[in-house]
Amino acid sequence: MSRIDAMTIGNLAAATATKVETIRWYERVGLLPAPPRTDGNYRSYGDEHLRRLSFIRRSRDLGFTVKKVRELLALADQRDRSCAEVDIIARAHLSEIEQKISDLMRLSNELRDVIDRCGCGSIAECNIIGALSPDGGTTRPKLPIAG
Amino acid sequence: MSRIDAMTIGNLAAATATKVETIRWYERVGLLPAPPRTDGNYRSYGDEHLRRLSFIRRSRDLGFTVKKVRELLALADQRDRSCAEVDIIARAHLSEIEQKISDLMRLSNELRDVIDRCGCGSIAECNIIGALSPDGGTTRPKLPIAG
DNA sequence: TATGAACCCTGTAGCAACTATAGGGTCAAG
DNA sequence: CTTGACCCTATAGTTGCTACAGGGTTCATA
Repeated sequence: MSRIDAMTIGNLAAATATKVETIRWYERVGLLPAPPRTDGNYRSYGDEHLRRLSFIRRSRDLGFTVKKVRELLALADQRDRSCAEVDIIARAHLSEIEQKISDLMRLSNELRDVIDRCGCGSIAECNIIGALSPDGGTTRPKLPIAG
Repeated sequence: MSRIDAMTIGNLAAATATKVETIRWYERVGLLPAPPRTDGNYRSYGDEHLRRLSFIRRSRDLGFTVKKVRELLALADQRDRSCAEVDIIARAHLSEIEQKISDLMRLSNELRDVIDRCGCGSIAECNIIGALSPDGGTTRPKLPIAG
């Protein structure tokens, strides 16, 4: 099996669609272990790093927080353990996302209502501004919102 | 018309379901104008502030960024102007929200797939971990993700 | 051999939109 | 006159990066 060891940080970045600065940041916060250095003090990455960074990126793309990724990584390294905990983390994350979706749906419906009522006259009679104002737009302000 | 002037920051906070620190922060960043002070150097708010803060909160609740709220406030104060710009900002925001919803839907579908494949055995054979790994879970890693 | 471009290094500051402390001052009730 | 609830400023922390500034390294080319 070919080992493509000794990647520079730029190579690793290209291989994982990650910015160089992000990789260095992952190292600083302890997500990605510090690799050995070359004589010129360049980071030198191997396959393990590539695998681990890919895992991190995929998890992040799925919306896991860095904190959760840390937990997942810790679990992933304990190969004999039951994956029930992984399942719990993933399900919790899924329900967070579903919650966020329903929040955004409620929000977009409300905003659509607001927009639909806009007759696009002057600001003074604008229903969007009215809907944002304290009384919810049932009456229109006689004065500017603040002086 | 009764004027309920001379609210303390705490009163204003209670009246708008906002934290005191948040109100001070809005002032610092120029969203809410600095009110007069009492002899004891307490902020003293009037109806105008209440109205403006309510507008801010409602806009924020609808997901507008602080930057957009600033724009909306600037427009709202120019009462003779056409509200076409308001309409544009609101519609742009709506489509951002709709985009976010569809991103999250794609994401939750993907995550659900990952979870559904989990047989919940050991980590070594966990399909969630597998799905997060570089190869997408078609083969399972022979080594820990990082040493 | 020199030089230029393209890469790498550290350290720090910035983004959104607050939130949370520390270390004090003010005010009304008892 | 003390207690407790409130207010003040200033500063640091949160999340997950991103963007400098001010250097050093490497490699190809002239």
